[in-house]
Amino acid sequence: MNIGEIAKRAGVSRSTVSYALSGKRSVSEETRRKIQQVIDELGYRPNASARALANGRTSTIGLVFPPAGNHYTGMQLDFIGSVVEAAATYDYDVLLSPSGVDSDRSFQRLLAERRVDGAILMEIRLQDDRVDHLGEAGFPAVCIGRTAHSDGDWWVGLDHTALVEACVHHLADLGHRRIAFVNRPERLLHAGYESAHRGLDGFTKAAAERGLTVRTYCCGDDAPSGQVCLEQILHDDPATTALVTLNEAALGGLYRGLAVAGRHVPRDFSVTGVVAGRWAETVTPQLTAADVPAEQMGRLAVDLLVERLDHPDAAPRHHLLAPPISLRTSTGPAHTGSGSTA
Amino acid sequence: MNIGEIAKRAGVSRSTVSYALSGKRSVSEETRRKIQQVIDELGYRPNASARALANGRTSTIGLVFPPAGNHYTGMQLDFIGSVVEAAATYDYDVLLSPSGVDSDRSFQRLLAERRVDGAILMEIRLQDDRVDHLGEAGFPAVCIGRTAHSDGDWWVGLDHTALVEACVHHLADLGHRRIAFVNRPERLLHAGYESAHRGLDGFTKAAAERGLTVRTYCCGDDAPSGQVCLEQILHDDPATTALVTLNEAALGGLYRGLAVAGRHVPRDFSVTGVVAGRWAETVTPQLTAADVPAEQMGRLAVDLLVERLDHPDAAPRHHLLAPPISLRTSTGPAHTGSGSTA
DNA sequence: ACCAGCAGTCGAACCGGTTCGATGAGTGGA
DNA sequence: TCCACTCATCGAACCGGTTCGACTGCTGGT
Repeated sequence: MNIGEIAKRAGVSRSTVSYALSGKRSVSEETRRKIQQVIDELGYRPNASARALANGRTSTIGLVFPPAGNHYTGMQLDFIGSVVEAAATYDYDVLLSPSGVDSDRSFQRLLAERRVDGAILMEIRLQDDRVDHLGEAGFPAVCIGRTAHSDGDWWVGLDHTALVEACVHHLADLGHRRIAFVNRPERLLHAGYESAHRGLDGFTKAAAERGLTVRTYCCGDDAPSGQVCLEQILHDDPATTALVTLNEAALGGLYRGLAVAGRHVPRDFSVTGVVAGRWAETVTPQLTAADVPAEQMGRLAVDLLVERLDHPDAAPRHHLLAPPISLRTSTGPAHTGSGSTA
Repeated sequence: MNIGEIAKRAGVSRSTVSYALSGKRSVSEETRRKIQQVIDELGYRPNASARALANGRTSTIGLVFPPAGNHYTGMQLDFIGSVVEAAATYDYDVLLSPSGVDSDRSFQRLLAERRVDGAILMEIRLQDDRVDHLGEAGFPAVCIGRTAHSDGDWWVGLDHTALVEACVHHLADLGHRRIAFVNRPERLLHAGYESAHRGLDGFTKAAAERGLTVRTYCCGDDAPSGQVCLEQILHDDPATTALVTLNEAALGGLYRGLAVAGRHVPRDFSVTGVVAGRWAETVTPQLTAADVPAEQMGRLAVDLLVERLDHPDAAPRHHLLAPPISLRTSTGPAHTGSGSTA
């Protein structure tokens, strides 16, 4: 069923059908009814490819998300879900693009072949060639995260530096003096992942301010790595009494490591960090953490992108979020006197 | 940059460029080189909408996934990731469609507007109108899960009945006599979710075979609900010594409930179920479970769909998987004598 | 010497929409 | 009564590809 068929059955021209549907020119009430009746009978819907070809807009946005070879984190899932939902409210579809090892192939498909009107990028690196490319090409994109030079970009980000600082201060206020930082995997840190870098900066800075004894670790994005990492922490400094982490996926393993080492949370050891709220509540005891507002961020990213698509010449905008720490039950006062149990 | 521009600069006609690219007719080596050179210079890539319009194929598949209002489970994330990856290897893009409350709107967009060549459906219900619609329309679709009448369908599914039976037998073999079953939320059970129903069937059947005393529960898809559910279980029958669950998202809460009640896993209480392997390893102690091979299922679903797209008249095919139980550390022999601790 | 056959190329039609300019009928004002 | 203007509609062109049929040179067989 195409528009010509509808036109024929309604006894009008194709253009009249088009105008009846779009409302861009006036159509008599009688004709409109007749057309609508035929359309309802045949269940006609205009072909998306033809429409996209004709008016140059696909009504689709691309979501460039991290490669699957890695482990996904719950946070990423929340982003994807909220982006799709928000896009739907604007009548946009979402096309997924895994930005894997040869990110280029899929990336090129999306952009050069004009499959999407705009793109949302996840997992931003401080120096990110994807962002650079898009910027140079003037392609409408919004980042979830921000690069080192984000002035000209559109983005919605988290103030990881401030969040991790807040975590450190929270622990210092509780009397902890020897704290470990559990970062994302070394591979990602080297690749320049924004959260890993800014989080580390915040940790280092706050630790210096408070005169704490600290160690920093990279840890794989999975539970077993978390357990190994925790063993390493207690091996390097058995007097460690708290840790801050950005590594959501390793959280279960860190807890397991503590349990194996006989450290009770929060009595003997405090744990906090930056984690999506819903996932902070899946561990026992629930994690005191700066809750990543993943849903809100996804929605904001779509809002920005739609605004940018509607106003191609608008000045770059962004949202920097810094949610407060949610106090749950994984942190407590440091033991005074005996710091060592190993 | 369009094909006409390339043709002009290469001094040939548009059709020659097209044939040079597709290889569907012979083109002289010299012409081919000239065209390729111009294309490389200009970075030309054919417009996807135009191509889709011309040859009737969008090279895109739709992934109909559950509404985001609910909580996502890790399993769903793994599905999405593996589907996207597998699709990429066939040069297909993936369009996400939230099948929410008014699933119709987004669903219609995908199918009636011909945005996708085929679809993969997640979260299948025993009676599923989406599947019925697609079947009647002859639209190429593959289900992850199967309906009650799946004979004519293409699907890849999990034998939840057998898996849960295996869990029950495992516990019974360890001497457990009073076992609880923690299902997905009541809302989903009523909606007819396949896994919830078949899992429950398997549980009931195996429990009857082994003459066990059992209770079954529905539980919200989040940690707090899991904790509440566990309290209810111990309240209803303090002598319960084990549970089987399908509810991945509640797992953390169930563990927390046990910890609060002073039941040590696995010494006092055994936990098992059907859960994506990677997530079974995030809890402490790691869950003995039938690992849902989410990645494999996503890949198989794409394989089937591509096959169906390539051979429109092929007979329906499917894969029914029944992975073995992975023994980890959350189950152990039942206490003899004293079953009650409350 | 002539014709069949093939490689290489082109123009035109088509996919299914949107949009511009033109046309004709009807209306109101001078 | 005539003109200007609006409303409703139509035909044609266009978006950027693919594909079919036809045409032109060549080559090779008889």
